[in-house]
Amino acid sequence: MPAVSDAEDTAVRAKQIPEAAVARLAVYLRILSGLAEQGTTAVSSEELSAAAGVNSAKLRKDLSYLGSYGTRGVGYEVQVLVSQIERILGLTRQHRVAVAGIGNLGHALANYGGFPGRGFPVEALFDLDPDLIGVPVGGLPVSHMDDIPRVCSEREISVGIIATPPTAAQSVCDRLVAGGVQCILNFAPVVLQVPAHVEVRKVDLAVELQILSFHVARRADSAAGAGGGTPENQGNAGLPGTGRPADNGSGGRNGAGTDGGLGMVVR
Amino acid sequence: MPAVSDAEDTAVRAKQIPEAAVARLAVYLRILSGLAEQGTTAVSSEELSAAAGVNSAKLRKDLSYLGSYGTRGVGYEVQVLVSQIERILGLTRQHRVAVAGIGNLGHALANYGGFPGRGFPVEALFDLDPDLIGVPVGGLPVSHMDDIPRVCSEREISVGIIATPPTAAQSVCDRLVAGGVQCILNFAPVVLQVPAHVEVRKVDLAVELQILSFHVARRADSAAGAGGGTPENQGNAGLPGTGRPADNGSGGRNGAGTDGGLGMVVR
DNA sequence: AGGTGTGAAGCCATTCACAGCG
DNA sequence: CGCTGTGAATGGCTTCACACCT
Repeated sequence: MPAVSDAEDTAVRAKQIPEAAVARLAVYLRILSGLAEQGTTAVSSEELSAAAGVNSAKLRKDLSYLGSYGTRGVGYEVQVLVSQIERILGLTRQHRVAVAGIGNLGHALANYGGFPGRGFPVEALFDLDPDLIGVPVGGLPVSHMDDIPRVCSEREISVGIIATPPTAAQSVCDRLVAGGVQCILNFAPVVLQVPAHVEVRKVDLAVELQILSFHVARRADSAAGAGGGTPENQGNAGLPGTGRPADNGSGGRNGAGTDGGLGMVVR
Repeated sequence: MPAVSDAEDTAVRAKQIPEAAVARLAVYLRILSGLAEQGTTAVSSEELSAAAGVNSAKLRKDLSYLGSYGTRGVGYEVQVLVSQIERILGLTRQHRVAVAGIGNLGHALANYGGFPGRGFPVEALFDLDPDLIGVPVGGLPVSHMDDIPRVCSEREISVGIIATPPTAAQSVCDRLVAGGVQCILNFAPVVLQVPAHVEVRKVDLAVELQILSFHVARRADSAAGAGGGTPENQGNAGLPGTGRPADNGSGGRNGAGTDGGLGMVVR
């Protein structure tokens, strides 16, 4: 492997990591952090993949995007993997977060008072409701939506979370972008329009439920079509660690609102 | 197209619809419902795809999984598409929902008091906290986690939502399964083990944020690597409808907890 | 031996481009 | 003539299987 600068190296590699692999790396990171906490210093691809609910080949491929940090015949050092994944995911920098829409969900997010162990501190809250402005939620006073651009820019917010009703979402999004926010996590059931340099991810609860509904319906229908009852593997309910690990499909989505809605609309 | 029974037809088709397309169909459904409400009776693939943030070829392909319900040279009837998508997604049946873990997020979900316009009524709430048992949240009294199997079975719950801390998630999951729940939406940052007949989807906020972080880091790194500033399309912040529609990557995930955590762990 | 790292093969999803039909 | 519906081409992710290293 040729010698390249570390920053350059990260940049080049990062470009080639499949989106799907990035999502899994985040999962591995959580598991590895847990292992590190309980004092484990080494893992094999087999162990780690089992914990993450993927097969070991996929895990090894995913880790190979980081570089070659394993020892053949042995496995991986937990600490090394943690550092490397953090590096690739950009978790060495701070990402200051703003939450817009302090309704049910917004409250839940804000009460967090600073996100994970490290990396995503909540630094601003926004709402329209006059009764809420200035009131501290999770230790942070709520500002008015009109001040989004100024406050975000002042506090160097880089991540915006939209938890407003769908009707307000685009306007809030525009103000976040004006405030210099680089990425947005959108809980409102709306397709946001953003300039090319802004990254958006959507979480849509309604869609998640409907996908589940689809799978139930499919099973029921095919059972009916085949003419039989449901000859399904029924066993082992209540026995942890016995079933198959649940892999989740693609596309994540969800809806939320300041005024008590999670923004779900079906018909 | 040959004549087959409607149930059989649904079953056969449903088997072949790609998971990714199912997620998008749910999005189209929301948009179509909005159009129907405001009195629109017809749409072209171009219009609908623009609203959904996908290209028209993909939209047509997706709709083709339902059957041929468009009129060439004209477009689609809104009502027809709504009915067909609802049929495929299994939204003609009721899916009774239970929420386990009445913390910040659980509260938000429960306060909903019955999910969308129709289809996913919340019929049971569970928690461990003795102070919470029997207290109505969103009009529904909280039951004890120990009663999950009995209550779920009595009330014919088919969808379970797990909003507990990660440590409790698997045990809650097992009880939900024992109570006959067919699908689970998991907000806890844990890989659940379930029998084959149970469908799980995971929503993980920590992972979503980390994916966003990755993209920011990638941009920053490649800018640094290229030696230049950021020659990015900066324009049009604050101008609705001007930017590109945001498409979201794969894999959805998130974490939540009874006791105020959304279960995020980084390091 | 034993487990990692990875080309190659296979599979699924998206995109293209145009035939077909109203 | 215009827009739908769809085979065929493309591209990306996953799986396989084994060479390679410790």
